[in-house]
Amino acid sequence: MPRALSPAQVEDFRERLCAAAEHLFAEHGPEAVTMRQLAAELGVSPMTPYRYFKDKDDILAAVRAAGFGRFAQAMEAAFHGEPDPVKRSEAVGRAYARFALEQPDAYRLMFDLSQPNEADYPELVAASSRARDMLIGQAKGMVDAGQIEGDPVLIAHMLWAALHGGLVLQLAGKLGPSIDPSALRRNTFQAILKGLAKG
Amino acid sequence: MPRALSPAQVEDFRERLCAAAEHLFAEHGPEAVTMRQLAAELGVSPMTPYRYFKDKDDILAAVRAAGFGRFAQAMEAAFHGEPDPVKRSEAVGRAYARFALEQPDAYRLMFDLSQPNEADYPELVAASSRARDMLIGQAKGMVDAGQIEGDPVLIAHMLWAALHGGLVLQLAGKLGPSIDPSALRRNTFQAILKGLAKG
DNA sequence: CACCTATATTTTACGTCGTAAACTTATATC
DNA sequence: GATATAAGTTTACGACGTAAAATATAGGTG
Repeated sequence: MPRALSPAQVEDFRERLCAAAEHLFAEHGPEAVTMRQLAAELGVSPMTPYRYFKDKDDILAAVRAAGFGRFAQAMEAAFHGEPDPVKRSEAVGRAYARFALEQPDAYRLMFDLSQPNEADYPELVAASSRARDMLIGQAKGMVDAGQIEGDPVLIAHMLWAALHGGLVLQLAGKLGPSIDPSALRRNTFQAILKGLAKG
Repeated sequence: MPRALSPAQVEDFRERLCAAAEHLFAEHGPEAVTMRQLAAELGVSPMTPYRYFKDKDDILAAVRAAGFGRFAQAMEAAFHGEPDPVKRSEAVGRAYARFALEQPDAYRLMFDLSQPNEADYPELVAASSRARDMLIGQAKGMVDAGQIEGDPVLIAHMLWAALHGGLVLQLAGKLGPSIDPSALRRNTFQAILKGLAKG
């Protein structure tokens, strides 16, 4: 075939494979999806994906990084769509929860414990940091607006931990039967802000 | 061999296999551990474990249930070791965090998303509920003591979500480099309690 | 004691997996 | 048009989970 593949063609193949992988990973879990299935999905032979990805873990890392990209994007959109710093924090929080609940499998993949060592995939580390920086910037805005006091980085992590914790317990089916997950999130968010209020 | 295996012998084999499985799952992740390895660890042939467990998922469920058992036990010990309701809440919280950090692999296994459907394993559901009820009882104590107000079930879940969220982010390596995980837990806990304080 | 039967355990076997290596195919250059 | 080179396929290997068949061992019975 041609002497070389254009970078655009390479990127195209990678993206098509990631799209297929995301669907299948979501439906059956990454372990249950085989390289042979992924290849068949693109209509190529089982070994062809190995030209574009090192191995299966490499595909998983790419899918996770893409998830973090969309995740950060969703929160950034909420951030820029709301000028008031207080409403803004709620908007970003809602965007966070909406992403986790509308794309639970992506969220699962992104934050699942016991994934292959993510330090081996710089692209994944970068995408993940982008999402975290988004949350920190958001907390900075709240502190600057004078509503609450404290270290914005710490505050961002407090709100993040509370939000994330509620969401993963919900996704793992661990919440008690009488608990309304969205009320849980709202109450926790408000309690923390009240606890951090100035004075 | 004998006409039948005594229940005690069956239980003994199951426990020995779970102990070996817990170690190996912890070190390499459940997917990386093979039935052949587990059998070899007990010095039996690869098919022998199938007499005592339905399949590999059944072993995983048993290991997870055992983890929840020890988890609830650790918190119950902290609870009964401290009569004052306020200090008690901190003691239980510390016991929770200590368990997660000292037995991170057990904790990972217990709360990991994308595990096989846990509803298929009643023993696992029961063990998991026991841990949750422990946390709810603890919150009830705080409300009854008059320090805070609100629905104890909701409050238990708020504190649980915040604690769990901070711990899984820590275990997943997602916390920012400047964050002290234990300070994060303390601050979040206190902010929520302050936010829920009466008046 | 010898023998039979029921069951604990092992052996064998099958289909599937991830992927290494060899092979095939098709152009871009000379 | 021959050739080098890279894209894609085929073949092959060792390991996996586990079903089925084979084996071995302990009673109960004559």
